[in-house]
Amino acid sequence: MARKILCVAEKPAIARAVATHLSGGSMQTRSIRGTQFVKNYEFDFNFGGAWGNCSVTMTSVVGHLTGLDFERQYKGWTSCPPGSLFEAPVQEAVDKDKLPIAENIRNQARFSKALFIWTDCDREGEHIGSEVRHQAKSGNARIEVKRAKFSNTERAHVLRAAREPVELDDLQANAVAARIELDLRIGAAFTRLQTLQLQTLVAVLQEKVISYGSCQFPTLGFVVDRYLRVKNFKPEPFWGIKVMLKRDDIKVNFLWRRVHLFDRAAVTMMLERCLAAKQAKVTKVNQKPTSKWRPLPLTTVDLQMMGSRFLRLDSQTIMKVAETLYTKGYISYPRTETDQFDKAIDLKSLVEKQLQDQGWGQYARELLDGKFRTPRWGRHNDKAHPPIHPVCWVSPNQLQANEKKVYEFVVRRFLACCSDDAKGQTSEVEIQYGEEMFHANGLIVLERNYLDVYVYDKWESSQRLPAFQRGELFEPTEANISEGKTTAPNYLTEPELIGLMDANGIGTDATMAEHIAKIKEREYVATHNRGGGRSSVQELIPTRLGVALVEGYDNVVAGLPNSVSLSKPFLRKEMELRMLEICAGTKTRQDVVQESLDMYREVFIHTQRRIDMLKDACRKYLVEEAAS
DNA sequence: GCAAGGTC
Repeated sequence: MARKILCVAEKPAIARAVATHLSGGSMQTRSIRGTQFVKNYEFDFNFGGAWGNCSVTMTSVVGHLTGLDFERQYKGWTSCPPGSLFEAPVQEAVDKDKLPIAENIRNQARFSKALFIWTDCDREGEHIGSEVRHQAKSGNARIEVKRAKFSNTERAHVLRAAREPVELDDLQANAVAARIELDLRIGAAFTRLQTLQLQTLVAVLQEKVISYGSCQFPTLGFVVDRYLRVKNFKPEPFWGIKVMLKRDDIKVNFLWRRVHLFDRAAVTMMLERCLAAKQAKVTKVNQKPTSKWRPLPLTTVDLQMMGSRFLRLDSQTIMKVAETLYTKGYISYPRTETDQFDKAIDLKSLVEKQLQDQGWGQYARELLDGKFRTPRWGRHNDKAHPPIHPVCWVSPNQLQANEKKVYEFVVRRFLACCSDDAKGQTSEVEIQYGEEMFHANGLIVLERNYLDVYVYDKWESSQRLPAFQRGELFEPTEANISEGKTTAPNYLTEPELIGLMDANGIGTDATMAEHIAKIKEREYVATHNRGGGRSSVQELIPTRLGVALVEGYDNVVAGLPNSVSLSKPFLRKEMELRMLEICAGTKTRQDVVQESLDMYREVFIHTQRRIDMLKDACRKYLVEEAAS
């Protein structure tokens, strides 16, 4: 009898895709009692080498199998002092709704010679793989464990992954295990402490959960930080010099190289020297080709940022809609950090699928008729998923309003990626007037290219500059002082917040939108509309509670050496660096858990000791300010 | 009633 091999993917969609490729399309699909999404696919496959021809069962989990929680006697909120959660015993258990999935793996392992793990090739994937291995081994202690290494589900790539398996990376799995334990202990300890302490303080906080999370709080911190900058902003006056020349009926405004200065007397003096010189001299005339680059292949973070900006949907809605489009098979997997299209993907055949569209079919035709360009190559690759792209065409009347918007964006972005940059010509004229330098710029757009399909980018010709000769002298039509003052920054918008989270390593592509939704749900922040109509933008403004928490924690650690406020991304970043050390093998999981717990425990102890500062801040904003 | 990370 042929040897049996069990393959397990991270999600049903990958199991199906891989099974389809390995089986060449002829496989048996079996459903599993107790679970809706997971299926077992049975087929034969020749793995080559030592394995040879095998009978295969390909199945999947649905993300993580297990969860970590405190032992029973620590679960009640008043069962123990919150601080003891830093040491309280924890246990890992298969989630209730995942029990049939775990059982399926144990059963299948029993008759299998080997387990091939097909989870995503990222850190969480290695951990999920270790959970799968644990189940398989408890069904069959002697099962041999291998890991398939793949970064997309293109056929040849999948076949190679099957024939050249590697080992599971326990270091990465350990790093995730450390993160899971830390998030649980720290989140629960601070959440219980602040909830129990603050609930009884003011009536509006009764019944409320005042959660703390290592991602939630820095996210809140960004919102409060911007809010305070807006609130404390003091406008400052400045002065500049503007020079205008009217030639060929065109008004040319020259901009000052110094832009502006905050000293009126100095600017006046500089202007007088210009006027005294009477004539300005053209020092440089430059015409050169320029281009506006087509966008990079689409990542999740970019989808959320661009989506909030142009589709007027918040990031969580965008992800929900994108997921629906993915499940229906219209677009590729929407959670990806990759902005490089693998060489093996047949992009032209994807363009071809869009030919029938009323809106952009004609544009797709032109790409196939010779205007197609290989997409730009970004700097990110998560080695698990390709950039987000349309998989097939769908008629707009089969989609709901939001689905239509997101699908259209994904398609236009994809076609833009496969297009040429927009081309133009800039002209620059530089003049010296007295001692000061000024310049004027003009732009002519010559070829719109990708702009024709990517309606979200704007690049337009400015007024044409009249002809200038290098070395020529002219007398400006006008030269005078301009006056202005610095303006306050705006409140944070969602795309800006996602950008900040991304830059500071807060959350992942899949969770950033959830963290933002969480701090809204907790009523730490609220959204307001700035402006009206089509140009209105959603702004994030902290509530009184949100400001109070950040100010309270900032006060708790103020003046203490080495203690960083929980509202800053610093502690989370530190944790991330330690996880990388586990992956590199320079630290163990136990070391990192202890070190990070020590770090957070110190803040915890300060918080307990100076809890009045947290309470004072809440009183200040929730009682006094609310009354005034 | 707590977290963040997978995925449906």
